[in-house]
Amino acid sequence: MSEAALAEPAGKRERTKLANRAAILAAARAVFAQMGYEAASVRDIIRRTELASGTFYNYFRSKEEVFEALADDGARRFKPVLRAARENAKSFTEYLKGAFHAYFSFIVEDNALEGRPIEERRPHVRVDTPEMIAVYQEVRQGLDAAIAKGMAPKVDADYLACACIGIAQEVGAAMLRRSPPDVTAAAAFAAGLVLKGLEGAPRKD
Amino acid sequence: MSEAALAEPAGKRERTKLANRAAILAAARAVFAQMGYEAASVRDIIRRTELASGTFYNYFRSKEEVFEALADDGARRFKPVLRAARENAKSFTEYLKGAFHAYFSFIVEDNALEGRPIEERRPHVRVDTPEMIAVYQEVRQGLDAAIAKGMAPKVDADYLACACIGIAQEVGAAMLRRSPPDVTAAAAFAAGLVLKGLEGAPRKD
DNA sequence: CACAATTATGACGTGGCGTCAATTTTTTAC
DNA sequence: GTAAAAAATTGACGCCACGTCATAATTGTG
Repeated sequence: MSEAALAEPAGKRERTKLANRAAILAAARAVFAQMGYEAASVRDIIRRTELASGTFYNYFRSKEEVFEALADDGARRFKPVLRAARENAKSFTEYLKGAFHAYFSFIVEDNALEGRPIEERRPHVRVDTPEMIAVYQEVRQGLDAAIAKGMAPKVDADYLACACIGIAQEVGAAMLRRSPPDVTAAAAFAAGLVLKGLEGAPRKD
Repeated sequence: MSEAALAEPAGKRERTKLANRAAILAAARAVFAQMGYEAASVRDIIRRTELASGTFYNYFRSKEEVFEALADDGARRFKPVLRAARENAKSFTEYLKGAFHAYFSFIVEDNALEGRPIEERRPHVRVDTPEMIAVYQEVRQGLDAAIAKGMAPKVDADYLACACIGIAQEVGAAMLRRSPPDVTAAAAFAAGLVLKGLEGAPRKD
């Protein structure tokens, strides 16, 4: 026949597997946004799909694992952006600014997807979500490289990476509370603070 | 009778009420530490006390509410410490160091219970309890005052307060992962970073 | 002491959890 | 193309936590 051989590369088995997984993830995203992560149940998620309850457990072991898969998804999209920011940067300063800018842009988009004004949404990202681990590893690597090249002082790289994550999280959340969120200003603040401390942070007049 | 009139100020009713509430909170603290926030159930908590399951609901509506009460409690104890650090400090530098040191000491004590890693002791979704907001305001006031007196540059005080909180949270968590946790070193790092950025952070040799 | 008010108790109905034997769907072998 | 094998789906099942509520116990009051 002619019309049967157009769907993607693989066999049917693999295709429906991917489709089911995607359906569950999409349903979970909607459910988490609508009723909140805590209140959501595996049943709430699976009910939003065509699948039976038992099928859920062929794909994920728990609600937590779905959340992590969603976060992984975010990290997978975000990490190359961060990596590019590092590779394109001509200095450590430029890298930091680019990294913060990338992160702030990312959370603005991530929060824009789900409808409803930004201010009404609860802050949601977990501390050790893969997104954050990606930030940690990138900043850590960038810093290690900068130190090796003598472009940055020999500080505690672990603490510094953690500090950057904390700044990104909290300043990012604060930025989202303002309307419209100014990504560039927030990035300038964060990078300036890290690079030169209070003296390096932009003045406010 | 003689021996009856020694227990605290109030009537029996109020006393057992406070005792029960305290017992639930203590049990919850232990349970969260031991098995992690997500895995813990209301039954796990109440089973650690002498009380019946229904009694739990005379005091809290849910596991989430217990967590918020614990967080509120922590913030209520911490806020005066922070205030004292501000009033005793002779310079902005000293204030920052004192504040970070106070916070790091606080969380070391607060996490003295053995059990699951710190990240698992809290909910995935961030909670902004009124008392947490109060801590933000205290930090914010300290920064505003410093800026008004010309002891700190005129930066975005909201962002700066958020950044300090983020640094405190993440560097604090990193500190707890090390053994033994070095409060003074962590405080020196955090304060140095905020005051002078990378150049101000302690060198690591 | 009697009575009212308050709090504690634990059994109960509801519903989610994760499992698993049975069934359906897809692949493989002939 | 068909039959057997492999894989995935299904939904009912037993279990347990949830939050409630009638009842019992305790405490305050006159």
